Amino acid sequence: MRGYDHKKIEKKWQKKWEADNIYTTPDTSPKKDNFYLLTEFPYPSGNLHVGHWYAFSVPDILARYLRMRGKNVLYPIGFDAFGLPAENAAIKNKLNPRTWTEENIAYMRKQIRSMGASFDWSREVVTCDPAYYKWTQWLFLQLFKKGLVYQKETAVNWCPNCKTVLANEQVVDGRCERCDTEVVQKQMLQWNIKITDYADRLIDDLEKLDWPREIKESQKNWIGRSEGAEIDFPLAIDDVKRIILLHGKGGSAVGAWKPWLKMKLEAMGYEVQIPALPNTNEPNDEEQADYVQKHCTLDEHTAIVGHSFGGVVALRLLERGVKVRRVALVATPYSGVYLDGKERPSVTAILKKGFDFEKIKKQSDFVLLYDTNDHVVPMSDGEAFAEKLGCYLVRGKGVESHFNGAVEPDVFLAAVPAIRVFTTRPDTLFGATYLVLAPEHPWLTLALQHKTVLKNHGEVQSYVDQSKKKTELQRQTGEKEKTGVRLERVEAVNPATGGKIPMFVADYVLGHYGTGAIMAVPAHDQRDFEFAKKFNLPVQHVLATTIQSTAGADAVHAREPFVEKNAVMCIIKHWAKDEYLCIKWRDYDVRAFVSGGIEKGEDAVAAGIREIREETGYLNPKFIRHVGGPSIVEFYHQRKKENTRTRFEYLYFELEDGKQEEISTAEDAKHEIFWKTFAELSGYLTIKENAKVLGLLATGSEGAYVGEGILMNSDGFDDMSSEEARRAITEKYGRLKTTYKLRDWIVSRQRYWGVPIPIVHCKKCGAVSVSEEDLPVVLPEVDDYLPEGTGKSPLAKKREWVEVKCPSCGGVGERETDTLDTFVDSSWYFLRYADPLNSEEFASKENQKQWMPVDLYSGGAEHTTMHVLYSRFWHKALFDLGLVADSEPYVRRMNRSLILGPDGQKMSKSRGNVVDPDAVVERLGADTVRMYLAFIGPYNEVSSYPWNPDGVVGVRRFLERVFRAEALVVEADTDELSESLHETLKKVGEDIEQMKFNTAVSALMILLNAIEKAKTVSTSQWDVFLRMLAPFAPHVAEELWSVRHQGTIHDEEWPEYDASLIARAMRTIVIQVNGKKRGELRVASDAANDAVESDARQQIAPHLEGKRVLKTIFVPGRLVNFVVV
RNA sequence: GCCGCGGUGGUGAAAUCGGCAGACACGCUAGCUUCAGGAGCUAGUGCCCGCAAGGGCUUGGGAGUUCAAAUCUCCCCCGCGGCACCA
Repeated sequence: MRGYDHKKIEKKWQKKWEADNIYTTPDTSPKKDNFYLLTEFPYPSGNLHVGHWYAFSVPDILARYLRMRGKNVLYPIGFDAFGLPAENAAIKNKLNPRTWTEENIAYMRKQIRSMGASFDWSREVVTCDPAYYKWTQWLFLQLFKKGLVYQKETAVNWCPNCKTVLANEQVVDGRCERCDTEVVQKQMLQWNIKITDYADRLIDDLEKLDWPREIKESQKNWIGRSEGAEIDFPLAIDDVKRIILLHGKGGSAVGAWKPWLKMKLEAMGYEVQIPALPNTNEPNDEEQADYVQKHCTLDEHTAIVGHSFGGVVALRLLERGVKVRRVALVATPYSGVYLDGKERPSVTAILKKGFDFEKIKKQSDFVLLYDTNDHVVPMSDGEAFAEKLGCYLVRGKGVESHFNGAVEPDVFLAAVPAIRVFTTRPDTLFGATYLVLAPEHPWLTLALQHKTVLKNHGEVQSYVDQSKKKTELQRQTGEKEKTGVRLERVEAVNPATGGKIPMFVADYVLGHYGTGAIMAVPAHDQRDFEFAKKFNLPVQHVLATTIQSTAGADAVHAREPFVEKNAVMCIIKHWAKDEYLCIKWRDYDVRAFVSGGIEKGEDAVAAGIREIREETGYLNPKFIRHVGGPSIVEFYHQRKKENTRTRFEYLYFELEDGKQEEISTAEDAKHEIFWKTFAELSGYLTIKENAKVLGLLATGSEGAYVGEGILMNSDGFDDMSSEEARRAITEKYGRLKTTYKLRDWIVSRQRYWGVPIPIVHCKKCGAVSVSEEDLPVVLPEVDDYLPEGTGKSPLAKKREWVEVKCPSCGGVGERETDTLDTFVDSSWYFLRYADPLNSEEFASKENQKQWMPVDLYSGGAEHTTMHVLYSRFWHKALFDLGLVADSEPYVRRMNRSLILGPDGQKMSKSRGNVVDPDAVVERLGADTVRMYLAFIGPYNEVSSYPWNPDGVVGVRRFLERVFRAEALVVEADTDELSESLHETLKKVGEDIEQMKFNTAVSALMILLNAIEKAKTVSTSQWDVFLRMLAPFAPHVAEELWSVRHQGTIHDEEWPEYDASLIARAMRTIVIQVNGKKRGELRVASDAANDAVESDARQQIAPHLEGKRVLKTIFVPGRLVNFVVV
């Protein structure tokens, strides 16, 4: 095209803008408000793709617009330069990762500049620059000092191919996000950051943010907070018949708990023996043991509970060769074992007694240690003791409870150890008919160490072994079919019903969530239901559904009593057609199934048949099956004028034939009958409950009812709502507990190309932070970038770097050789943009104040639960440290859409549908590409748009027409176009602010069409047009601006629209008759209704002929509608 | 399964405080033009009936509210994204 040589003008203006530094952003600008527009900085992969153009050039429209609007806009750019690809390339091509990265950055800088985006390059941030990562290390150390960083031996995701640890987020369907290798679990010592400490705030603070719902929901979902209860289910081992209680010295707590415990245990069917041990302050365990052996029955049906010193006695008994089923030691590490009258009660003291623990272990199925807390002795003492004994450790509420005389359930637990479950549905506790443990559950692990605990030890052991072998992948994608093994000889006691229930191990229960054990309520949990069906376990319903009907029948009348009823609801299929019967009440416009009350002593099916005959006259309905129920429906009965609470059973009938008797006139007057297909029916019914039944019929099975309801079969809790019952049952049988799916953030990477973790390990002082004046810990050059494969990074091979003095004691130390996850680098980069050259601080308070928080952050949806969540957490941690002023980093966040290949598929080299932006820019110019991407669809919604090669050409044509329109510019004043010009001005401004760039471009196109049609445009109007075009096509606008102006268009102000001009524009009014368009009318916007009506009547006279106009509806400036009969 | 978002011509889409459905652009059809290009101009282009005037239908399906529904309500279906045996 003659006028428009994109190559020439783009190069020309880019050079000029750069030379003039027009995009260098000062921290403050007189009389201008600051605006911080952020887009995610790119990874220097080496080549810019269309996605980058979409990410950078489209928000640039907003940046430029806001500048014209008088804002001081920061629109920065940088590179997220650490990470695996550089290292992989280094290994593959024997390059230095730094060289590889820097070359890529240099190339991509050029490419980004070709966009003509208004980035302020003077603030560029590169994360692999020591001047940047010095502060990454410094910030990490601040978190370390605050206690938010810890090292832990964790089962982590290990990729055997990359030979590194992956974050949970980097595992996709059990495979490595990068190389698709199956991920395995491996125990490793890892650096973790306590993001879970912030779980509540990360959810709760979302409320304050005006973000798209979808982003908030994803984050909430990811954090996965559930509020529920922990409930203890006591264990019963069926051949324990007798429990012997041994109290401590001086009687200790025994006076308080003995009678209560005896009563409780006897109620459960145990025989209880309490030997009257000599009560002395200086007991002798040998003497006491003699006494017990003499007075008590000690055999394989006996369990011993030893409290405090009583526990020592129990141990002594075992050592003597006494064989019993089970022993529980209550608070025994704290027992009054005073060797010399002075020593604190402790494990050490017990150990000095010289027990033969190996022998003790063999004398009993297992020993349970009931530990309390560390008010008296450190918790670790209890742990050490448990380890020595191979004990199952039960954690209790506090040692003081044993001395305060209160009746404590904890003591009871010690006698009869319990499995603690987590549930979000304590309201269904009475329906818990069995218990399931995860294969990793610690109690099970202990039980398996003693071959005699479980009758089917071998079977259980092999199931546990098998599920351990299953990788994460198999557990996630493999068979969802429930498997499991019953734990024979042990049972649990449902604390609510007191009934004994079976226990299972099954891998549908996860070891790492909740307590690793669940109460199974098959009636009200689908998974439990499936398991129960398979293992033929009882299903106990404890909830009736409740629906408060609103449609047709009125909502219940408040404060009026309910009339209780039993009823059936009948779905009736036609004898020949695939249609279902529906009756419509004549008076109330209620469309429903046949339903009616069950009379006293009547069978539900009989009642159904009777009702069908009465209401429809059909003689031969055949009962097919029960579809659902019971379900309690509350509604206001229109005819009877009373609140009704009805318990419905749902029955499905098929008519055998069409034989029908005359129905009574009374019935006929009430309703009429319709036959509808299944599909029609769902929309046709007016009562919710009917539609629900239809759903049940369609799915064919009831399954578990997982909704809320009214309790039944739950003793004192009957008739409570689920919500009430949750509170009441939790209070009585458990305690409130909140759990999260979110796990702590593992930040160690066993890789070279990352920020070295600034920690030194010292034999004496442990993990010590590098002192601040020694930062940065510079990433050293190494010869070989291959990870060792042992789990250590290549840095470990560099001994002279690793060996260093301990910053604390000066002794021999070793540097940490892991590097940080790159998500740490990107958790604060936006702060650095505010003050990129500061060598004293990561960013000065003053500069932060100018720019933070970020006004608008645009990025990819894939970062919602990763980068965005991590950086929110990081910012909160810095906020708590007083390092930043806001608790949230981003005022607004928006996710960008995806640009697909021309075939509508995701662009990929293997599909061969990759669009190379450089080539398109070469052919059609940067302005065309920018504007096309703006035009492709709304930027403020997440979607995906295929790149249409013809569509780009269309935009190019538009720009060429803009160039040609220059010839239409005349000096003379004309206002022919002014109304549409100002309408466009208004629309374009508003659309840009809402990021609806597509309709803004469309408005510009419409205006250009009008200019071409007018054949002439005044200079002032043309100037306005060019200024509107400037944010979209900066080079073209600048070129055409320079025809008549000095100075850059990008320093111009955005023109204000004239509202009065828009108001005076003519309007088209639509004329409707009964809502159908019959004509239209051009009127001035201030035309009177009367005038409009008479004109309109005239125009559509034929449509009104012989009709009577009931009503005329005016919508000013839009339409007039005649309602006629 | 749960949560979220969405479903409008041949295509990208527009219109959502209820008020002309399909703006703008691509593509397609016909004609014109041409310094032969991935060019320009003019007209047409949701579907059906009709030579036309005109009429009917149409926003995933069904039902409802309303003078009026893509837009609001209810039920169902489909697509995309996230989570996923999370108790």
